Amino acid sequence: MNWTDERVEKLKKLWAEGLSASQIAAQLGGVSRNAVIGKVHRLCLPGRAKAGGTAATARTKRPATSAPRAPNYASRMTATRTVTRTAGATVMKEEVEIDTIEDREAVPAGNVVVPMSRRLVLTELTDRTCKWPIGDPMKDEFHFCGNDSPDSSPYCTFHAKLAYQPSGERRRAR
DNA sequence: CCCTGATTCGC
DNA sequence: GCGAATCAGG
Repeated sequence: MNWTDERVEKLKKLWAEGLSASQIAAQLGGVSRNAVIGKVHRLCLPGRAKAGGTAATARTKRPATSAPRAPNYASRMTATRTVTRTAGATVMKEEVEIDTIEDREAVPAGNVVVPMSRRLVLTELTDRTCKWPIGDPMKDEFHFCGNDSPDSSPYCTFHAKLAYQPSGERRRAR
């Protein structure tokens, strides 16, 4: 891949937006993050304030003009409720895990019930990022969930519950 | 071990 | 000019 004017412009734009070198490399395609960093230097673009920021940090620095996120219903995907009951003279307390995924049906129409995603594009996915697709594959905004997926699962804990479920069983994921 | 940017240096 | 290898750091 060579640095066409077009690609250089995109590089400048994304770098200015605070994306990390690896993310820019992924979006451009065909180049490594090292290539991106090297190019940034050759272009004499301003470096980052402090070396070694996290991807999350870079994302946080995004302009406040970015679209508001959908409510993070996934954060209450599971919750614990303390249940008190008595057995004979013994008072027992136990933490019961409640699967609130069924709360989807209580969510006002129009709200998308999807966990806060990292909005990764295809080339940004790794072994441990959730590959649940979000959006229309034919549109620019198409991306993947990108949240951490445990144990090399292709999906995060939220989407794993939706995946591989016969449609009739989805209602009771878990 | 994951990630980050910075630097070096052979090509 | 390019970018892999390497370094230093969170």
